Amino acid sequence: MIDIRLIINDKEKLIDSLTRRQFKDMAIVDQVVESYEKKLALQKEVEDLNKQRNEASAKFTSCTPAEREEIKKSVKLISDKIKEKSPELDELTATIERLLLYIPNLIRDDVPYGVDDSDNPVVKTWRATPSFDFAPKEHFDLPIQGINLEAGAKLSGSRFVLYSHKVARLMRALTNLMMTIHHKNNYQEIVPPIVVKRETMQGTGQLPKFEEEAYKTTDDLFLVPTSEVSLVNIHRDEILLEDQLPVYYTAFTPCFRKESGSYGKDTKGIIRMHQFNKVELVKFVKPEDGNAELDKMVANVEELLQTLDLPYRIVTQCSGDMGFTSHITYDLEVWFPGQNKYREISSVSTTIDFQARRANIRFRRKETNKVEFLHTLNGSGLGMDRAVAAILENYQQKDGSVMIPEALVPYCGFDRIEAI
RNA sequence: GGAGAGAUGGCAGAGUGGUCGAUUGCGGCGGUCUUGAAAACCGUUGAAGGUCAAACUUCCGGGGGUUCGAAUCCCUCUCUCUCCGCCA
Repeated sequence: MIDIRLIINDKEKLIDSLTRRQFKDMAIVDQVVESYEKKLALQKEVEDLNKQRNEASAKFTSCTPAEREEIKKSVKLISDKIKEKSPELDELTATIERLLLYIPNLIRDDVPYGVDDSDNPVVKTWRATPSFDFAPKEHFDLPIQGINLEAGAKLSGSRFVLYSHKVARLMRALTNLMMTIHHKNNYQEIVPPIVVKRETMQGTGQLPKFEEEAYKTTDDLFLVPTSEVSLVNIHRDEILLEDQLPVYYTAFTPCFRKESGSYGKDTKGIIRMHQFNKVELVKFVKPEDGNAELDKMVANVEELLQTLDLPYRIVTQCSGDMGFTSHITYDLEVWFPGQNKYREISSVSTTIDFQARRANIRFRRKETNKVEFLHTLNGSGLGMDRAVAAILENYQQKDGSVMIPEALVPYCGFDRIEAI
């Protein structure tokens, strides 16, 4: 969440950021400011009463029985007044808290202006898009075994898939390769819970605003939409030592999303599903290291795509395309020859202190011995189903078979998937 | 699922109605000593709100209650641990 004092002190900056984001509910800003001012006044009143009560009580032991009776009476009166005012104060505090949870992060000054993803500027392209001497197919049209969308639908409904044959083994091999590279790059491997508490979802910003996007169990637990949720919350309510930073985590987990806003979009294939597999990267860093660490994370993801020799480009998400918690986001998009377009396969962001505030994650600065909020970054490395689809489309042969990227062959134990 | 124990500052761990925001140890920071380091010794060190700064207020897992006064007593919730049962 945003620092309330930043809103009070520099409302214009927030409004500008929200405007660029195409944020609609602008009234919320004034509501917060108004509630905050009311709260400060009321808080002062209650604090004064508390002070009076404390002072009177402090005299209690050192006075005569008669005086004690007086104190009892007068303090009782003060306590009653406090009890009268407290509910309103609690309510204001809760209101402010609630409103703040609905305000998205500030965006970095250099985020390009735009309305939707068609406005995202390209910042880098790696490898020219390849030419085929035949018409490349989309991954779900390839004559290979292993992507069983019918079985997925039978078991679970639309937007679910069951992998089998060499595709299932490809998924396992690819995961292994990704994790091996991340390990080399100093990310700690984590196997986290993927069913989490409400507080956990709130800590990373999925709740309360996006509750309808999440799968929920009957006992108020949620299936994570990304393991970023699990990883970032590892340090919820903790104070880390400066020497511990930076902390790098990676995890491979299934992810669950209702995709309620995407009816009719990507209905074919394995691009957009309710359950998908993802390797996630998360970093906890000092504020001053944030930008450099973000660049490093982008480079870490590029290494994956270069290892797989997949043509890709990097775009900056424009202001209107950005996610709720993001300060700036780079999307890595891989070329899909069958679809004849680039598609997002990884998204790398910094939330600066936005998640750290929500989840109360701080560190103690050595020099001053003071605590402050740290910065959290996250990125996919990679969306595994999309990575499989990208490999299938890019490495398809004229006869419909698929070659395996060279770096992946030792992990797979085979070098091609035959056409049937 | 049954029975019991517990939750206190970065960590460990005292504290059972008033001088306790909290003894002490470790860790951190500063210093003395040292060619440098270690050891030893001295000092310092919780968080949030509030203020120009202070004063001040709040916080001993969360919520509620008793009391003039609660870390301490009562209720409740959550979580952790031990034993039993069940089990991949």
